Amino acid sequence: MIDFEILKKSKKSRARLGLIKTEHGVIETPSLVPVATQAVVKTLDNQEVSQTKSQILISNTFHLHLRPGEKNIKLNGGIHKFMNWTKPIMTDSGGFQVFSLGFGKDLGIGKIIKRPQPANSSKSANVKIGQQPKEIKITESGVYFRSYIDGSKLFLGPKESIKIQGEIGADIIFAFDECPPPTADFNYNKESMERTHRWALKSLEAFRNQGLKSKSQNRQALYGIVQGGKFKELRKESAKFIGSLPFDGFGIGGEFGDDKKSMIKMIDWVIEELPENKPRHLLGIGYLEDIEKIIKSGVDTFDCTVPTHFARHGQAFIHAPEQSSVRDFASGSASQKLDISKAIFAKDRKPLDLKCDCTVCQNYTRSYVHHLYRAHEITALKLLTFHNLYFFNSFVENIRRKIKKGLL
RNA sequence: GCGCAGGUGGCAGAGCGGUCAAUUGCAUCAGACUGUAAAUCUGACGCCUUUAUGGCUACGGGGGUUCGAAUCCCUCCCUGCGCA
Repeated sequence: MIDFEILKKSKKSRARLGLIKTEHGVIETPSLVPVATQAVVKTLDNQEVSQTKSQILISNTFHLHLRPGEKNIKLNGGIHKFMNWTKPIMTDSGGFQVFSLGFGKDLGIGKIIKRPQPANSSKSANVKIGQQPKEIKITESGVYFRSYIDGSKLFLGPKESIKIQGEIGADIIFAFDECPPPTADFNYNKESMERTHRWALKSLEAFRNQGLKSKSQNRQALYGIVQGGKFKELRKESAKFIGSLPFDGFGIGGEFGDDKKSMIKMIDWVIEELPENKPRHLLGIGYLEDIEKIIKSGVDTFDCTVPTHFARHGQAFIHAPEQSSVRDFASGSASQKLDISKAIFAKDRKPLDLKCDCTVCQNYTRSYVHHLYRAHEITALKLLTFHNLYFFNSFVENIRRKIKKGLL
């Protein structure tokens, strides 16, 4: 179980300052949840992750089930001991893989499509009711996948996901859902959402049974997931339904339209319907320029691969303003990003970010990180990952400070 | 000096008479990335322009054979290896 305490509600927005108390410690919210899909923040060890001010990580049921398998993790005393991370952990249910290994893979798209696709593009074709992805099969009871490791078949439904997550042993786990593709039409979304709702009930049931079986109260917390795509009617319906169930908190999943304004609008539709006293987690969203807005909408935690993933592609997030040769990350925002692979950094002896006090910025130059990156040295990815996580966590820390002071 | 093997776009290295401005890799340049199939993927990469089933210059230099040569022949230059 978790306990959620709201310390302060903003008068200027729906933002709130809170504490999520778990068996493995307290999370000050709002908070970023760095992504540790394979029970590791890629390139960093647990101590380094701690030094980036990370409070909680999110790992993944689907990936851990494939390898090393939940039995192995249980044998190791659960995921915390397994990866030697003593702070809180969440696991995603595998619902995102229903999209990323399904329609996402078929269409070559992410869960948000930014630019309108050309009419003849396969990406623009609406996914309609009854349609199935090529490599997985979605059924009433769950989803048939194929292992990308050895091609073996595997089935994941609400019962299976909850059982696996029970053995993995994270503090917060998620109900199994379908993350529908952003190109799905209304009818597809409606059917998918209703199935996700039935899966939510089954997830709750499996979770309850698991608690009874272990003869002690379930130490985990279970979050339900709201879906509904870009459709107001569905988002509202989903938030009301999921919000009425005895979950410990709520995830908001799926797509969020194709521009920033619509994203906030959709999050607002949902949050207006969710109970105030339980934590809300926004799944897989967190471009730097979005963070303040989603927090103002009332999001308590959110996970995003951007700081870690972009780091491995040579991108360092930094404070603005900077020299003109550096492109704006988001126009009008107080931050930018550097592409450290660019030749202009070859002789740049400044730190990645002039205003950052992380150990990377205190000890290394752009010139050095540029060199490591070009030389394909893995330490480049490590230094960038460390800095980006520290930067994002500091950024959110600053937002907490602003809420506390009544500035946001 | 003799023998052998070679000289191809920034580099490595394919091609061995037409479909070759030339496979591929690297490098370079540009772009993408939001619950991680991701240290990944996409595009450009001789020059010019009215951007095209367009023009020009190109596979060490020069000459030749041929309707047509990076590809065949002659010659010169250069490189590597072996023998004197």
